[in-house]
Amino acid sequence: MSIYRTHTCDEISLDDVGKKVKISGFVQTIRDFGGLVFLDIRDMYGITQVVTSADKSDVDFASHIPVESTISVEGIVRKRAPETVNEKIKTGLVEIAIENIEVLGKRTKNLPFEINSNVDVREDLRLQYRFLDLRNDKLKNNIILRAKILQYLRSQMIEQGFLEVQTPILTSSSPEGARDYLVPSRLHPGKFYALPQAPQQFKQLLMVSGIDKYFQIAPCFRDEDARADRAPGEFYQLDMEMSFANQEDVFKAIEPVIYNTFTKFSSKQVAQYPFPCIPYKEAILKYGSDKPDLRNPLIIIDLSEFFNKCTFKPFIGRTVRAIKVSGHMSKGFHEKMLEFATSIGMGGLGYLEVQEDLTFKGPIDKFIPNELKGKLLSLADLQKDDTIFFIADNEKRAVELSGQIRTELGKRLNLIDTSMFKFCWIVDFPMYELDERNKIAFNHNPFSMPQGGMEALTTKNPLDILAYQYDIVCNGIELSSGAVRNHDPEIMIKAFELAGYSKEHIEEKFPALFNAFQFGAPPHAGIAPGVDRMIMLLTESETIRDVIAFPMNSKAQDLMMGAPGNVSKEQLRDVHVRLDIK
RNA sequence: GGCCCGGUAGUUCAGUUGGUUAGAACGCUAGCCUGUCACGCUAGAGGUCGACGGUUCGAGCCCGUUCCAGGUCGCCA
Repeated sequence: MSIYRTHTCDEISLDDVGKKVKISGFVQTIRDFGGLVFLDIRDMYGITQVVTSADKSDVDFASHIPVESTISVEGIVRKRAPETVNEKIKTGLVEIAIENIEVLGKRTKNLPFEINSNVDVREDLRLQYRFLDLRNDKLKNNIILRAKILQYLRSQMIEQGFLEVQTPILTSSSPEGARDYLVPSRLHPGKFYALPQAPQQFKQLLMVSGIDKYFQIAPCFRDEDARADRAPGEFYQLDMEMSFANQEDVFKAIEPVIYNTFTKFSSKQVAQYPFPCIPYKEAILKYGSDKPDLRNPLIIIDLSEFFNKCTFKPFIGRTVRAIKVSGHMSKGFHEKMLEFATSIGMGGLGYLEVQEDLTFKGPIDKFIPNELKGKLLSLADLQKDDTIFFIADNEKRAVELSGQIRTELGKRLNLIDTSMFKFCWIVDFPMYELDERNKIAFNHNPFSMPQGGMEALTTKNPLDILAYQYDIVCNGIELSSGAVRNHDPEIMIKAFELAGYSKEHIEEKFPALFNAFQFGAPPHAGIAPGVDRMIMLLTESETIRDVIAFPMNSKAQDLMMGAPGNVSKEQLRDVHVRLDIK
């Protein structure tokens, strides 16, 4: 096969007994018996055991090779005696009797941590020695799976007639959204390129160009802080856009891709297909979130009106949300929940337990007038032995807090079915919201098409206008946002006007797009599911770093390469940059 | 930037109310061992207890400051 090997470490079998073979790989373990030495040789594909002769010099040499060095071994394949078979490895029926052994790459430095051990090593150390961590099966398998998923996503898109187009990495700064990564220009002093936060404008321009169906596994760059499920700096999206298409067309195109991928690469079940659509408003009420984990069966209900008629002062005039749980919990459970509630800034966590005779027991029972108790039972659909928790605050906070309490209850009561992927579309996002100064602002993406078009913009209360804007959510993780884009310059001007921006503002900030739309643009829509997050879900990884070959740490540093790093004075001078650091 | 958790041997961790020379496992080094496969056995090396300051007769432990790392909120159209 090559001068280094005739077989890889997973290939040798009983068929090869008696043959002379050569393998190369890493020395995983050395078992020295004095009279002979066993070595496990590992490559990307598997493990093969090799054995020395009883010759003292062979034994001495083999037993002193530093583990994790790379070596090549030439020898004769031998069948193992039945009592010495290793069932844990594919090649466990055979071994190689060493005739020649050569160290190809000696490990001369001490290992910073043990390879292939089950101990969880500090992550910053693993990141610094990522090339060693990648020798571990778990991480290596994630990267292999990632490659397969990327290939599968790509082939499915191509099969549907999407054209893969690469868009620039060095582009202009976009004024909306996240912070940009900037690249100073050498030829144009004082000017900067920006790395794209997403190929958003380019893909829309491709639609204007008549590229009917575009896709790209696109690198995106955002200078924002990391999360467990959000890599800092850079990440990848399965970016797609289609012309002469509406919301349903996008769903029809991308849903099978997601469904097939999650079915093919996981043993978990996808709960429902096609995915259910939940209007934004409903999601906010029932789940306290626009990215609900539908594996959690708990539902939030609104009891604001009811509590206005009761005498519990902290609830009167407030938005009151409630979550019903079946069963009564221990005192310790309620204490832990109260502790959690306090930690997220709640004053308390009221609850009621429904007794055998359908009366209530709990801290706020005495504030509910007797004649209203039956009404509460029916409003919340309470049965005996149920417990109902209450969350009260202003509307916005009540939504957030009830969502967090719902999640916490689901976790603590073990209600989440981890054998499932539960997807949903969140649709009908509001076009506008009030910002912190109580002014009308875009809720999401200013380029989304308002539902009802120009008529809605001119006749409706802006806060009541919905957008053709949708998210796809899986198990409480937002995979993607997408939208039907606003391709009509007139409607765009009006939409920006409502948010307090002039036509000149659009022309100045988005010159290419606005200009292009005046040359006949097809209606178009798209979406861009996060590839890293998909792989994270499929590999059941705790952090997004576990599905990226060379990730940065949470502070956006590459500890292995030392990025970001210093550059020379000459380099700075070339790009006309002078440092001014306090 | 706020909050939470953590930092003790190469690694993962334990360390009592503040009290002699800071421990374990794995790894490492040396030796013994011909059938192991996480081999076994014996011996050994290995520590600025993140850093600085304070309280104390005495600090790994208490207090303050700070650095590092992870999570989370802000942020991510």
